[in-house]
Amino acid sequence: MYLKSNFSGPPPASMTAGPDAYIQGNIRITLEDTELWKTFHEIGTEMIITKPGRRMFPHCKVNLSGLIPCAKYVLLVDMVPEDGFRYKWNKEKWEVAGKAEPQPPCRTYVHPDSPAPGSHWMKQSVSFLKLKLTNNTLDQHGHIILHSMHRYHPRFHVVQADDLFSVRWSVFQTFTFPETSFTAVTAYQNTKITKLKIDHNPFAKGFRDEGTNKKRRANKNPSCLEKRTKASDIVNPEEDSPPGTAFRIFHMLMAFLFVLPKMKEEDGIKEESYSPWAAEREHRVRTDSPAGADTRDLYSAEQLVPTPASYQSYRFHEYGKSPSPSSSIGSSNSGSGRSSFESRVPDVATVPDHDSSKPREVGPSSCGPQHLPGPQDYTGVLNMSMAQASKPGVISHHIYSPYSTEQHLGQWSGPGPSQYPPPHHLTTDYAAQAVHHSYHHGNVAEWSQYPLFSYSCW
DNA sequence: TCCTCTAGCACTTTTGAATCGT
DNA sequence: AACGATTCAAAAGTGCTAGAGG
Repeated sequence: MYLKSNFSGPPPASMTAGPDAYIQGNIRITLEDTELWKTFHEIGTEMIITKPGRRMFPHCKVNLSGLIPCAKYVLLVDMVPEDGFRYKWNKEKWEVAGKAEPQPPCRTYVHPDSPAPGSHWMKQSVSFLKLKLTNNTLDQHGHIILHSMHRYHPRFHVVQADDLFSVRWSVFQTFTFPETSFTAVTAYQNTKITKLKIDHNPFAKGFRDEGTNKKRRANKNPSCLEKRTKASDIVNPEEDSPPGTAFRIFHMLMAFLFVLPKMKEEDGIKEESYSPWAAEREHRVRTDSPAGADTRDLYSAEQLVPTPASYQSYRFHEYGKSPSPSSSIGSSNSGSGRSSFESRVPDVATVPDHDSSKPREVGPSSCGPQHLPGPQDYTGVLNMSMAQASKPGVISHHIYSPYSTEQHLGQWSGPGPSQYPPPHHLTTDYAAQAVHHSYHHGNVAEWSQYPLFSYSCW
């Protein structure tokens, strides 16, 4: 897993020391079903996207720890482009087919339980089963919109906030798991992926060889299979979350609360690396991608402190070489069999002053008779222009940087492909690592420029 | 012609209301 | 009347397939 924390804005006073230090620095997130994810990743995970929305499989499920039991948190997930390319399946492998299409409206899925006390999130694994993916740019259900034949990876955000409305001013930490990257498709391309999906997804039992689906089996025409396999070895499910009205409400509120910044469009896609997996591989080796046994270190947790000077240079390249404590943490977690990431407190000291006016309640003080969150009304997907960091530079986006330059939302900036290891060469070490980012929303002014959540149609 | 996408199909799992027994 | 267990139908989630469209 990859751990990283960024503070786009000035850190809350509480963060610099005292209780918050403890709070901020111990959040740990672990991916469940790591082995299954790895299995898919090694082949090249594909996720089906449909107009009505499709769930993911495997679906994202994580374990959290290090949260303040009585403090409330909001869990979010969004999809980040892996690079600036469009791919095509050719001769049993993925190849770059050109530049990526302009990124669709960026949306973020809010876990239905949000906001909920840390104790709630930690008592059991958190599943994002209902998260759905769609290729319908006009989707009104709040599903996460993706482009087919493009690569993405989910990003998890842990925000300490009493409610969704205060998310904007709260510290949020971001985690990513390299092995969860996938290619969005409308039909499975790799037959191996199809088989894996059928073998592991309960809903696809009917297609298993030993299954009872005699009819379909009987109808299977070898020639047809051949054909499909050749042109597109389709088969893979993905999913989405059920749209509720909650997320819409949240979206609307966000829309009113935040000014959607005019994202700058940069149409510069790195052309240097034009090759899906292969290209990435190269990049990774060159930058931070785990190309070898030490991939773990490369993905080790890191927290970026957004400072005018620091953000410019980005630190992604340091993942692989700087002996940051975070990396060591990541390594320590690697052996667990699950991908996990432990956040660390960023160099708060270097962060510019934050807006102290934003009241942050954390720690014992916030512990009162708290009731478990009932079914949350905020559930759903949010359009999010994640300004990961309020400040572009600060954002450690390099980690995710897919289309960064091209995205209108511009939230993802930074190195692209190099961030993640090629699916085919996933190593156990690297797989166990999570990338973590920690950000803090700066003052309102700053955030109005780089809103965490951007409103867009649903 | 190739590639991508879509709709409909059969199948499975999940969900929730209805029913029954204690 | 309240509660829990069971049943059953509808809804939702799967990959497969043929065909449409660029």
